[in-house]
Amino acid sequence: MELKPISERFILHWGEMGSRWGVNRTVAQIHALLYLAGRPMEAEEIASTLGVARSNVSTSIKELQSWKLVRTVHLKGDRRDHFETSTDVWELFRLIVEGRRQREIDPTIDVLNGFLSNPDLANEDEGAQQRIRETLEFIQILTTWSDEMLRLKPETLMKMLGIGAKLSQTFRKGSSSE
Amino acid sequence: MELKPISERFILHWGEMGSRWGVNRTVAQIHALLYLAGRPMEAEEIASTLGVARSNVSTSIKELQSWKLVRTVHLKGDRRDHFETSTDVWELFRLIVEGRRQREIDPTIDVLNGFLSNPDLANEDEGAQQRIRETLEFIQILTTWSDEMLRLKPETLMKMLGIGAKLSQTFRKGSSSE
DNA sequence: CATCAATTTCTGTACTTACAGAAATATTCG
DNA sequence: CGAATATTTCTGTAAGTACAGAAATTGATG
Repeated sequence: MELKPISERFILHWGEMGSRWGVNRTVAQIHALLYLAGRPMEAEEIASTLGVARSNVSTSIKELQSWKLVRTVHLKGDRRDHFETSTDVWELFRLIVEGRRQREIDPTIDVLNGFLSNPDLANEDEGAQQRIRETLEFIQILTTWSDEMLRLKPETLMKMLGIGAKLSQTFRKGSSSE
Repeated sequence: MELKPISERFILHWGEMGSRWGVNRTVAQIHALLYLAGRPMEAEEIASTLGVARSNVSTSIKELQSWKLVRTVHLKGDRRDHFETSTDVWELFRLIVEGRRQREIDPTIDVLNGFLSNPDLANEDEGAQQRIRETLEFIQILTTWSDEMLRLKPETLMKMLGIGAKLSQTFRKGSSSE
């Protein structure tokens, strides 16, 4: 597939953003490509469109699947795997937040909980103890709240957040549960 | 300074987290150290405590200052710079979100706006156009809302978010404006 | 204003991560 | 079940990033 200029720039920018947030550039690019394409694509087409090796696509797709951002579909009369992503921004956002949470936040909470139930904690400076406790509590509050928010339909959420109705119509497509 | 075991593990974990979010490991470690220490430290002490080169501390501190996470203070009768960070989790969170916003979100909004005011956009597939518009709108809604939230005092925010009062007391120290 | 301490910038090296291409494996179809 | 095609895993190289140590600069003090 030959990319049109704006799509190409969108995809490149997305790759840049990915890098800055700890996401492999190619992974981010592939996701952006599938997002803009809005249709299932097979590995070879992805590779040639982005100018990367097919093996790289394979690895990156696996990564995207582990985030549940991409699913495999099959087209009648074609034995190759085709890959697609949701075109719903809100759903994508939700999946990314959930992925980050599982990979980084939850383990961090475990580590901090470990510290608090460790008798050695008493040896630390009073202030440090206090701050470790506060850090844990902060993270827990934030994740609890974000869990609740992500469970809502976007329209409901928009209302809750007190954002004007004119904007919320963007999300008319709806997605997610509840 | 000799780190006590739990502080050390906290700092190392923070460094790991930093890496995963696109923040230099040493930068994250230094910040964690200053956070737990809760007092100003000078470059040499930071370097020896963390086992990194002094030059590395210099660069990292500059980075942290550009995020407004660390400020320089001077102690009477000591010509060396000393560095400290806030011990208020909420304030730190606010500064990090604001930094990310300025560095990554705002430029992305500019790029997307550029696409929308570019006549070439008409050449793109209808669906792609639509999705570019939706992406921009989504990001704008999110940042508008986060701006509003971050301007609130933590207690007010907690109430808004409907989180029980028992938790919000963690943030009694207060910070930020409004 | 010369000396000394502190700090920053520069430079080469080490480490890490990304990735292409090759090889191996799996899958589909006749 | 064998051939053809698709996919994944492996491996070496390349690119990028982090960092120590050296050199240069800044700035304070007598």
